[in-house]
Amino acid sequence: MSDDDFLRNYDPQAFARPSITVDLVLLSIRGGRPSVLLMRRTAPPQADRWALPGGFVGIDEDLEAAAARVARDKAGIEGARLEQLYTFGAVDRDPRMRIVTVAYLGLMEEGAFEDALRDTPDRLGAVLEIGPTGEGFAARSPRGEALPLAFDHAEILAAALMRLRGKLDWSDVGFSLLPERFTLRQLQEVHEAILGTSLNKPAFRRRMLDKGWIAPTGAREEGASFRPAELFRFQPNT
Amino acid sequence: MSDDDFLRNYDPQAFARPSITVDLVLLSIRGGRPSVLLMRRTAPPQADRWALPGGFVGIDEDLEAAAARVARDKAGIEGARLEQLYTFGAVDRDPRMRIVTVAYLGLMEEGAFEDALRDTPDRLGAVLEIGPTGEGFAARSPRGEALPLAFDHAEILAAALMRLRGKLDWSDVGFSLLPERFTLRQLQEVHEAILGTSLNKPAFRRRMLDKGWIAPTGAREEGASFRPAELFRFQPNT
DNA sequence: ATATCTAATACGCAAAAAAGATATATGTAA
DNA sequence: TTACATATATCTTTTTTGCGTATTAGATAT
Repeated sequence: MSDDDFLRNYDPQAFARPSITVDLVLLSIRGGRPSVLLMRRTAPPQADRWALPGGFVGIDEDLEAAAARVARDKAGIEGARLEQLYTFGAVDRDPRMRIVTVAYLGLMEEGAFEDALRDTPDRLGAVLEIGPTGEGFAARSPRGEALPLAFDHAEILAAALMRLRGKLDWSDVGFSLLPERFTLRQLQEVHEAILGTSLNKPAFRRRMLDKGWIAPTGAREEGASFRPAELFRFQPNT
Repeated sequence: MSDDDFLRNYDPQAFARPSITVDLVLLSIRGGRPSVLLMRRTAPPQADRWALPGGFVGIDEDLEAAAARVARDKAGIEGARLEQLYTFGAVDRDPRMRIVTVAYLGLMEEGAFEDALRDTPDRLGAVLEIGPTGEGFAARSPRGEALPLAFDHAEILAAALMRLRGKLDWSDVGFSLLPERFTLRQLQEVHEAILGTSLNKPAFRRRMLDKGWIAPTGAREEGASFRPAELFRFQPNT
């Protein structure tokens, strides 16, 4: 930065500055479909529209810490894998004032997601619908009603799903959506839900094993009325 | 956002808020090596260290607009392909005050890059050195001296190069580093410079043609004392 | 003109990887 | 014990990749 920037800094009131928030896309796979946590807005602007959980970044708070705090306090979710997604800063994205928001993507397994929704009528697990090429984006309630989204949150959601798809087959994001031990079928269902396509079973199995990401535990799933599948666990790449 | 956020907003002075800047990784391939534009800091803190061109985001300015403005006014570069990279917001990343910076990656061809460096002793085209797996990162002057980087700008540069590598073979970023018309050899040199490896020529040629991204122009390069290569141009995917 | 040089382009082939379909094995429950 | 559903293994086909080699085209010098 040059000198004028430097001087500018010593009078914090001299220039109006945008506010900074974090907004969270907390996502899981429920019943084979990608679901995100949305909160109903109860006050204007955009009352009754659905919004991502968000909050202001404290002056002494790292971005990741703010994201974790919002996940915990507003969404009731702890221990999700949080990853920075994109920063949205259009001048008119919020009608009240200039707000730049850093969006984070948080992945968790179905159980943790359901826990956060229990007994909280203003939180909702919205099903994300989106075609294989990215067109036709929509958020729907579990009962199928289209949910109107607040601000630019539809854009954020679309970015999140695209990111997830892009990283799916070369990173370990898929495992963040499953419990510690899982079957290959569960893993394939997660991949199919994210990609919106069906996959060939033997090929999928081979690819996963060849990547060296999963290790057999020896245990098997329980409660099946047919041959139970072996349980695997994630093993970070050697 | 919930009610308390909403109320909070109507008193802009009530809460201290971070400043927002944009920092630019302006990158090109010069002489077969990735080069970024750095500026020497002339005032404290971190005087004499080298920094990415950056600037504050105006209260009525989109992030992309701020990035384009900084590219033009501070770096002397117009028309680069600018793409958001990542947002860095560690509390102590700047010793003066809390600054959250949105980093942008700007790609341009060699000629535009050289123009920006002409007759400006405080701007420098630093060679980025980095091994194929990402270790051993360093910025060096064209004469080979290691350049001490200001703030967390080494981290930003590393992120930029990683992004570039990741997108190289499935997006069109490679073409942003070349003039409108280019030979296959030039395209291969760009890829090799970014990846830090050498590539097989026939296979590279086949892949590029199969992707349907490049179209022959019929024209040929000039000034060669041997058979001139055909000039191709980028053709967005059908 | 013609020979010669250099690098672009085309070709061929083997190795490897991926995909797809089919067959077999295995544990549960009637 | 038999039917059943799904996990797992095997085999074949197709596609992709790597790499060496031959051919072609333009520029330059003789």
